[in-house]
Amino acid sequence: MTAVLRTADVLSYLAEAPPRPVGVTEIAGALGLSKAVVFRILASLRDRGYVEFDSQTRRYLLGPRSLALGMAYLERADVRQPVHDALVTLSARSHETATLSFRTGWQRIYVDQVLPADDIKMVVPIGRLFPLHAGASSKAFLAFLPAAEQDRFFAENRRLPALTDRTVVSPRALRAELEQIRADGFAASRGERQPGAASVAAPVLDSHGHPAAVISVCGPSERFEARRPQATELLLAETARLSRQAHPGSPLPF
Amino acid sequence: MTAVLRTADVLSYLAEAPPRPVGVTEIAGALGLSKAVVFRILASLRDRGYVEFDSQTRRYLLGPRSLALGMAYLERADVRQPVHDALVTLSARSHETATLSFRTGWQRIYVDQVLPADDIKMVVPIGRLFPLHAGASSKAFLAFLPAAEQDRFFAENRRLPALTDRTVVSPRALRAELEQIRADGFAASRGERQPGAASVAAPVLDSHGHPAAVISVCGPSERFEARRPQATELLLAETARLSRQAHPGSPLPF
DNA sequence: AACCTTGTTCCACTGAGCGGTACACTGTTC
DNA sequence: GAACAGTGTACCGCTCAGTGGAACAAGGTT
Repeated sequence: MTAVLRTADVLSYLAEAPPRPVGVTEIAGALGLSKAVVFRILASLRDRGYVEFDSQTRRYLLGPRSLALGMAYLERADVRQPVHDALVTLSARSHETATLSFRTGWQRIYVDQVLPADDIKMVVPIGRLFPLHAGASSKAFLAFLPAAEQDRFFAENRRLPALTDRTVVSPRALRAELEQIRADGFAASRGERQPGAASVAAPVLDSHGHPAAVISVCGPSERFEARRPQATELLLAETARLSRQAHPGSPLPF
Repeated sequence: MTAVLRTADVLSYLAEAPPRPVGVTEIAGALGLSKAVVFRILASLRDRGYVEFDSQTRRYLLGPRSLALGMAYLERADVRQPVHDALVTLSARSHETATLSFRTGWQRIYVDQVLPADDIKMVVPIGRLFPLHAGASSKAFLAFLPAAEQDRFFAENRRLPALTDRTVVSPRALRAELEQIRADGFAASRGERQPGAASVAAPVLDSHGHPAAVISVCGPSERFEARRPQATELLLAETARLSRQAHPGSPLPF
């Protein structure tokens, strides 16, 4: 249904565009739709509270109903609860931050994190979308995708934007790295997504062997490097345990 | 646009229905749509990651993209930042929880809160929707709505569901109370929305004098009663200050 | 004051989406 | 274990909702 797809795209644009109000023309241009269509979609979404209207600037913003949607997602019984204990364990034993990510399309989203007691800690943005090529968690998803889907990723993302000066932007180099990650069973990175941050990440595999989620341990890169070997070991123990619990059919393997 | 409105309603149903997977038939029945329509809407939303599918039970759940939407709303520059300082002040001086709510339709949503240092504290659910008739924050919205809109509320909500055994369920009684609230400039409640909780709430008014947001101070009812007078005074000072900053046109008055 | 560029409205055409129906499937009940 | 009642899914011809191009109003900018 094109109308529904367009609606979803308008919402996504409002969400991903900087937290600044956006106009009809901008959205229409970005999504390749006519102004009239975008206007009508926004009017309807406004009616339902998903979108708000700044009558001053005549621009549109997300509305409070969007927040309700997000929090409802987090309250889904199966989303975080089963893994949260694993994150607590990982963070406690590694003295670093443990995170949980899911994939949507060619992006990834942080869904949960547990912070260490230490004064200096890394905090990741829950609910923010990141591309699938930068950082250990992203690469862990990509590396364990079925070969066909991995090919589709490279076909549809010929250019890999740099988030930092350490982001891998060469498809060739990334492909080589993914092969290594698959062989190792985990991904490592330093400052690819966020300057000064380092991490190890490994997937939780569902009953088909596809990555259902990725867990990472991450921290400030200087001190993390020393802890990396131990963190990796702890991480792999947990992801292996969770993958074994895989429950066929469910979107999540827990 | 009916398709967009229907899409919004399906999402809202998924969000407000308990955090349990729901089926096509249930949604179609609840929203008065044909199964085919709901099916197609869900298929499209699934394609964009707003909805997930549990192939085991053949039921639908919210997807991670919904979370991205919610967090993007919170990152809107103007949503919490300008009021957050006021909440910090209120919580620190009252030693209780200070909250911020917005309205969507005939519901209200917690958007921010600041907790006291005390071991025993009240915590409200950010991003959850509540009806406009139960609790001090809700009544503060209702009481300061323009008369015409208030009438529409009572016309469209002839039955007021009880959230607790102290919820005001009689429209007559509620109307009388709203008049009093309007005269006082603030609303008070005890256990109307949540057993054992008490609060005072007052609106922040925009340049038209309409309630743009509601701030409340709330806590465990036993200890809160003693602190209520002082909390009320502090609250009214802050809401008056914020209302004066009202900025015409913008959806928020800050 | 002329000029863009924005959001908004209009309108006749048309194909996307409608819903009634039929189907495949699963879990339950007798 | 067979009939059943429920589900989600697929089909298809009709029809009106939604389309997009163009015109309009209203600010902003030069």
